[in-house]
Amino acid sequence: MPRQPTPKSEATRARILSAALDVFRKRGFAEATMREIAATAGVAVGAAYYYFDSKDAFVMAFYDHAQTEMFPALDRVLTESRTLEQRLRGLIELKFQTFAPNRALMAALSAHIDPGYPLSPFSAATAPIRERDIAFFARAVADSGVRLPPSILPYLPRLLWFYQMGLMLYWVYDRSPRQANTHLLFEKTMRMMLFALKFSGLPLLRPLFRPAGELLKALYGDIRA
Amino acid sequence: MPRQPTPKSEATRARILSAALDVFRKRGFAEATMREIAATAGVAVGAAYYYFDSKDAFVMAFYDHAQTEMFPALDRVLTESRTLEQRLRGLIELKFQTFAPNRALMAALSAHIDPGYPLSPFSAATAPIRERDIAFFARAVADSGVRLPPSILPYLPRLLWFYQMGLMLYWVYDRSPRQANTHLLFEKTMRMMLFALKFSGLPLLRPLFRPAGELLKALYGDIRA
DNA sequence: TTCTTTTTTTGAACATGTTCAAAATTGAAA
DNA sequence: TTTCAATTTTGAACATGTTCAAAAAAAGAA
Repeated sequence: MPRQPTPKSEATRARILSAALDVFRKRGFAEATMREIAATAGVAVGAAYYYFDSKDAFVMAFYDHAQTEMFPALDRVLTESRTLEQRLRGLIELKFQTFAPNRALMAALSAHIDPGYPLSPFSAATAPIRERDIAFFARAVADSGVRLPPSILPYLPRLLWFYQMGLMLYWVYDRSPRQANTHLLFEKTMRMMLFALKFSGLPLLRPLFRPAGELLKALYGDIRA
Repeated sequence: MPRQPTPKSEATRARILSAALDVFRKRGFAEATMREIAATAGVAVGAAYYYFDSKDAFVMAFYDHAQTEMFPALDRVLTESRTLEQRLRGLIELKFQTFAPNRALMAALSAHIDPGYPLSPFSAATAPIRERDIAFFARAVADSGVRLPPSILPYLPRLLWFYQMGLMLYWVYDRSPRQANTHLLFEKTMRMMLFALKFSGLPLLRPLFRPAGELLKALYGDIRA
């Protein structure tokens, strides 16, 4: 890998990544071979490995790139809406739209849940990407007027990120026409979540929120609001 | 594969499977090679493939075997307890105990969420195993006195199975000492779930259970109680 | 320009999951 | 017992992700 990327090497890298995505779209991730990718890019196999650590790394590079591209649009969603519902709908629908052309590719990423695997969305290696993403949900919560017990509120951004990951996971493998099932899942669970949030302050529901707060504290540590 | 398994071929198959599990435990699933497995079983690589379709198939065979072994104990749990809480605790804790010695191996199974992948817990190919498993949760629900809106009750066994799958997934990758985090997750979420079940009939909570019922009906079809 | 160091590129070699044609073995029929 | 088909076993060959020593190209220093 270059220490100080020159425009030339940057271009080669881009060409190889682009070739990889082409081949992935043409053959599917599993069926695509590194040899074909290299040939498409007009380069030797070794060159592909000079710029990318592994075949999986292409997917990560794609994800990283897509996330950066999405930044302005995500930002717009957040500034142009106020309620948590509007913001969540905006964020999540935007992601679906953005990834839609490469939906099948995302499956290659989702395939690794193991936090020990570097490319897993839960690994230490992907922490920067993850935290950057969670920050958007933190902004979605801020000033939105959500009321929640203080034992849970600080964890809400992370929980929402997790919720969205679950949706994406379902979406990636959703074979219903136009992924209608995913949208149904989104719609109904969103409704349920918003209802639950509305009544979260009710003393009656304390037996529900107390263990939740204890659990979050134990798993994620003590986060202040 | 033999049409009518003779005792001899059955023994060879068992020897190879046992060798595979040995090597998996010694090296971990990913690091274990088919060549070493075959060598350990005192057989050529081809023989391993004569009895097992793939390296992954060993894990499935192990799971299948373990599930069968567990049968009587699971049955005992169900007959010897009555409340849903006791039964769920019994079932799930028994599973953890049974799989504990091969916890790392289970990761190889959990790695495939793709329902299109034959060995996925959600694939068509594993439907028999899955349904057999869900049947236990159906028994856990029956006569337990759980009250739930009729739009949801029929789906409860499936939902509980899903809950347990989630727990297992977390458990498989849980690096906390003695998997303490998993047990905490189990404890707290169980408490929350039981509380939610208790008040599920309250008219106040209809906005929570109505969309849930609609969603389940759309995703899983109309199931009668 | 010429020499030296760094970056980039190459492609053969390697490891490993999987396949398959051929050989060996088994079991039953004659 | 001999013969023949089915079952089982073998191990070389194959495909593909990955590595790496060597070659080529580029960048700097003289």
